[in-house]
Amino acid sequence: MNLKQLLDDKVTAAMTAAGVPDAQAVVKQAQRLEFGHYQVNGIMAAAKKQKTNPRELAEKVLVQLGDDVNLCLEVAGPGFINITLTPAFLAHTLQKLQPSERLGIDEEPGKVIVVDYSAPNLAKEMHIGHLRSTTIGDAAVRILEFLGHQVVRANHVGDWGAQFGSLLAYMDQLEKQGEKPSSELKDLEKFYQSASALFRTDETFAKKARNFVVKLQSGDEKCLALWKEFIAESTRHCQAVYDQLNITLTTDDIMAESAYNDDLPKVVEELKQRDLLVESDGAQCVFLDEFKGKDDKPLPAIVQKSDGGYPYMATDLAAVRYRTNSLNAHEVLYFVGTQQLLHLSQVFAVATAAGYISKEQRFRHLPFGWVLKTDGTPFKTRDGADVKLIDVLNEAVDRAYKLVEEKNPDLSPEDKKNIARVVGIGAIKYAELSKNRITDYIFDWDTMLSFEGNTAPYLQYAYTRIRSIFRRENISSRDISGEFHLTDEAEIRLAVKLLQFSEAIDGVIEDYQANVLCNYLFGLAGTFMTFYEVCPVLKASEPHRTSRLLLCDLTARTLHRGLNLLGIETVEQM
RNA sequence: GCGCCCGUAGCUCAAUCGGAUAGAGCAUCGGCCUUCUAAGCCGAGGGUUACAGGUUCGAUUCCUGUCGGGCGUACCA
Repeated sequence: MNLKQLLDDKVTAAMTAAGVPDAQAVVKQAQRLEFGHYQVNGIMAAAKKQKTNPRELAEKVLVQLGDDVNLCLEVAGPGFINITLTPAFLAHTLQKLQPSERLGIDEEPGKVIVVDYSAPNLAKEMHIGHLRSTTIGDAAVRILEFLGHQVVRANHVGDWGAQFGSLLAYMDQLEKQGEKPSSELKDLEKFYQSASALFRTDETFAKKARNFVVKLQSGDEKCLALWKEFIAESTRHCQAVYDQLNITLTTDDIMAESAYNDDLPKVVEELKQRDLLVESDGAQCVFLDEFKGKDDKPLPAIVQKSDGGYPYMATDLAAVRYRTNSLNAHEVLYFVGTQQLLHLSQVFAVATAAGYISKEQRFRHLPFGWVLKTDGTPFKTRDGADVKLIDVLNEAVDRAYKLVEEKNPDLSPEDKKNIARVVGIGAIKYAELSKNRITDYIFDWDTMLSFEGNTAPYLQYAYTRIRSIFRRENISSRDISGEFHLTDEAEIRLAVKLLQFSEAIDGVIEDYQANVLCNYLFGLAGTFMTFYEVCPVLKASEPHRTSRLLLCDLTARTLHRGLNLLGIETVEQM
């Protein structure tokens, strides 16, 4: 149930009845309190087209809308219609919403949607740069699944590139020296750096490394065994991060680059059959008119390199082919950084030309910016190394623990630990999700862990305040029944907010901007906090007490569900 | 050079296919805990929306140009 949509349909119909062709009501949530709850913005544009006076047209539309006891309608300004929902209508609508497990969110006919996200390079440990794709992608996955879609999580990890030569050569060397690589592998990042350093300084080692790449890709057994050992260890590292971050990805969702290995020659062959391939400087390329490089020269999509190797264009095309042909995806979402914009538009264009993508299948790149430090430079350590994601997560939990101890020293150590985990991790994820996806994002401990303002802890705290009310009287949320009676302004404002949850969800899905949901939840929590200050619940007389308990319960469930869809947990007290 | 993205309060960010007086938080200042958790609430100050034009009844939003920043621009991913 989407109130805005209902009103839009109603007003649009009234406009049509008033003689407006192709009527569009354009109903929005009102931007100011004095304008009511919703406003109709479409009258003025329609009047313009018809060359009539907008206020007069608005009046005509009002007549068509007729008497509706649920709505107060008013023509305002240059030709808006302001809509105020009556307390009785709000109470009635909440009454219907109250028992709903889904909080008024309709289930959609399920589509198969592949979500490509996280995708770390297994040669190294996950670093701060993976935070965005992983959290945003996982939120999208959770929301789409809640809406009833059949979501395929696709973790397109990098496990097949040239850098694995050095790593395998290094493992091999350690083994020959009688050492167990497994203990060295515990710090993957150090391992990677040691191997890379050898590659740069030791010519014999470098030769061996290159040799290992060739052996690996040609299926040498010993080499594959080493590789598998390495990948297994690296995968464990990733999973530890996902678990700590409360990400729904598991090892089953890994569809690695190497998995497409056998498909790569087929892709090249199919492109050739479609007459798309051109050899240029020894490389197999697809040239499409819309892609231009420097000096307006045609820009190729290189599918096979002059040395016979396959670049990631080939792998990505194979992935498209698999997702459409085998997974029968209706929609595929790529949560991949903005720097891949050209690459992915080439992938989609070539795949379309090759017939891998049909007209009904929708491929979308949902790009995002960089994670920066407070001084605006890339988020790296002093010596320019990537910051390990696991270290960042641990620091968040440590910081949160100190805060819990400060604010609520009487809690048990186990409770404190759990709260620190939920709050610390929530803070990191929310800081990320609550900002615009496209722009760069400044990672600032002080902002996200000050735990004030538009942060996860603020929302989590609002939730605990509600739970505390129920705990105090030992009431379960299931126990309360009765009717909504909305009299106080704070109650009415909370009621309207609660009814707008599905509008927020719809808003996120339009462009996968999770911050739309964050903004909604922050608004809901703020509205609740005000209500909490001015409307006593337990001490109120009936029927207000029951009505307020119902409002509290619905708010708690909405906050819980909303945070859950963002991949953020709640606690009962903090 | 060309292409894409970005530029909003001191800082971090909002602003729902163009809507009414551009909103929050942080920081600053002033109030509120014998009353359901003060990680809270209420209030004040703070803006030429980078700049210049244009379209429109109406522009942070659309168009053109300028400046500033980021990314990309043939065999790394």
